[in-house]
Amino acid sequence: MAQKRASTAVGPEEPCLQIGEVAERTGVTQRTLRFYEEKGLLKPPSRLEGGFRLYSEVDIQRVEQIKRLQKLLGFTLAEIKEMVDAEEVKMQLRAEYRPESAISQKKAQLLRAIEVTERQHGLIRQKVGALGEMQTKLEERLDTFRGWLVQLEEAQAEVDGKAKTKAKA
Amino acid sequence: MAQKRASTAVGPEEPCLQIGEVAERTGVTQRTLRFYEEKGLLKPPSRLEGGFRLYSEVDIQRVEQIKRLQKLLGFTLAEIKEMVDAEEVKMQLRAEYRPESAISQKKAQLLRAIEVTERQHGLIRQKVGALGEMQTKLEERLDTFRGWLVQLEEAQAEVDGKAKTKAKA
DNA sequence: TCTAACCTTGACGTTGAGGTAAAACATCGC
DNA sequence: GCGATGTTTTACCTCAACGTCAAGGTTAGA
Repeated sequence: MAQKRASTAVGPEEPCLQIGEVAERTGVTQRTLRFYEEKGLLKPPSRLEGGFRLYSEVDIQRVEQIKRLQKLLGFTLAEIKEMVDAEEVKMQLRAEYRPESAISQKKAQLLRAIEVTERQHGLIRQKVGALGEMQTKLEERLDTFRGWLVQLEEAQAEVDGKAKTKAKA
Repeated sequence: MAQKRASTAVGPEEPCLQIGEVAERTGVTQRTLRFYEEKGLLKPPSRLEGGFRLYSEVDIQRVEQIKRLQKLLGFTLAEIKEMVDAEEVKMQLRAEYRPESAISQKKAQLLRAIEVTERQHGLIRQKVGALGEMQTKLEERLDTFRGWLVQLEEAQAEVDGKAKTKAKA
């Protein structure tokens, strides 16, 4: 069904998953995976000779991150692309770190990455703040509601009591 | 330009704002206001004789809440409608609280409102949790980046120093 | 009364984020 | 070598959340 890589120490970077399995494991459709690739959210995966895409475990993790950012936190795919791009820059910097190529260029990239990360951080702080406010508001409202509920139940009991008295009389 | 209500103590509930001003003050377009009304996110406002919509300050607050929920927190308009509907139920209950109409019916409504509110609360807790994680991750990354930057600057200084020595020799 | 500015409804267009269907190719097990 | 399944690309469809005219009604002010 898929490629065999028996003895070559298959780590999480080894691409050996076809699109169907990735779709199943991440819960998104194949269409969505191709769409994300098209939009630059997933880097073009390696391919089998016949042209079939081959993903790695790392790709799966990335898809899961995208889903979290999208569904849970309400970021748009464009925003998410910025984030994963920043992550990409990080990886790239880490990889390139050893070789002795233009220091000032690396510095510029690094500054850019820092800038993006700081913006993201600010955005998230805003969101956390707003969510915190909402949370306390909802808690207050729940308290109010529960108070009302108690009052209602007391009123109910009173009415019931009167009914009983009446029935007895 | 608009209705005159000179001496009748114009509170925040008094509808005296036309759509243009509401749009300007909230930063959404007139189209969006009509759209929200169409979708049930804003209750149909009162009208001037000519048919012009007349909004109140309360409506402005609601629009701002919608914007927060949407842009900051990533809720869909459908979800937001659920929320404002719950809010509506609350208002309704508060208004109806005095009159002696079927207690068990009110209780049912109240239970429903509590249920919705609890769901919202849970959702928000989830989001806060996820955002918190992201926040610490981003902070860690920023630390890493800044460390790298320092290293880069040291390397730079060293290179510069060597260049100077060379130039002197 | 007339006009500029504002508002109305209606209809069609757009963008983001995919869904769905079709026709052809690839792989696997036999 | 063949059929069953899985994949590829292309193309069109959908749904949400508005944007953008268009054609006409309303209001304030000179």
